[in-house]
Amino acid sequence: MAKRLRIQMTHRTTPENPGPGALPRVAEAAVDRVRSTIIDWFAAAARPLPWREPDTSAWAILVSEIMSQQTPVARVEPRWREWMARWPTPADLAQAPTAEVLRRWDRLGYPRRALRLQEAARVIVAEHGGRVPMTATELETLPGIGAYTAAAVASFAHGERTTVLDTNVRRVLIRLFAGRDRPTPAPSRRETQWAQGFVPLERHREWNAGVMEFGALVCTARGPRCADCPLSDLCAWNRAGRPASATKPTAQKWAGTDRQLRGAIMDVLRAAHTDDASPTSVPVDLFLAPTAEVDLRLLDELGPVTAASLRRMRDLSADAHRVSRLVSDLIADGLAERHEDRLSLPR
DNA sequence: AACTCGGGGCA
DNA sequence: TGCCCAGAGTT
Repeated sequence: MAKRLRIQMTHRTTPENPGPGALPRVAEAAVDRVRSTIIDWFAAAARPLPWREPDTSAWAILVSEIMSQQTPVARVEPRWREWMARWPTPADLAQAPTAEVLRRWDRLGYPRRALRLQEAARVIVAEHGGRVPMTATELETLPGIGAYTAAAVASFAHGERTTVLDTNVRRVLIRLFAGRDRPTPAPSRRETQWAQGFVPLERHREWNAGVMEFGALVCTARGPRCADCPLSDLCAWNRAGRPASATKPTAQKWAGTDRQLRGAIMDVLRAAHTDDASPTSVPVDLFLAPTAEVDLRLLDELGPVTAASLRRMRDLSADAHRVSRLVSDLIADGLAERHEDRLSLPR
């Protein structure tokens, strides 16, 4: 009776006005079946990811979660192994040169994650005695750690009963109980409360990990394996004939944008230091400020500014004129005098 | 709520 | 080519 009451309280939608993001109340029997099915499925079908090994440290789990943000697990795994061997504790990463942190992030994407992860390591050392905080509330105060990552680390590393709500969990719950193809772009507070109603009092860690894994392997965004789904008879989306939702707006442009230039600058950084030698400074601001102007003066601090690196940036951009202007600024700022022999760009 | 932020693999 | 991937921070 207590559980029923709690779940009823988490539902604010009404049958009279469901709205586009309606989150229906779910019968307790269906909740129980989904919980046990997912938990049993996870025990049998979970991938053997290295950070799921029993003795994995909270720090290692935290790093795996940061690396996995918007990044396929298959690409994370080799990078995670390297990081754990090189920087096994928060203190190790806190002391590392930032340029090396960026370089060893390699091509995981969103390099600001690496910068914020090092900031988080320094906060952990300075304010938490070098130990990863235990609660989701504390974790969420760290740079780069939001609602999802805080809940995931607290659950997976510390066993706290949190509500882990990533894109996989959202898609599974929306399909099962709301009958829609995909969730809204960002979870609302109400959706978080709705999802909390599915987290069991016991085995909540297995639920959190399991429903996420279920979304990654069975209830996938494209090509869902409904034939292998143990919940297809219950699934509202499947029963409705798997209707397709409206498509999202087109993705951001790439060619000719500052974003492309930043990617090229990251290429320069990765290529400029092939040994363990580190430059004295790195363009941190460039990768943290969303609307920062590309400042090619920072190249002088990244390492050798070669004609090849500048030519690559120009070739990568669809807007050669824009790059040309930026290179002109670079020359006007005097860097040409220091790199005179290397700035002869071909026309 | 809407934008911004990498990079690669796949249908 | 467009979509998708264990999201977070800023405006």
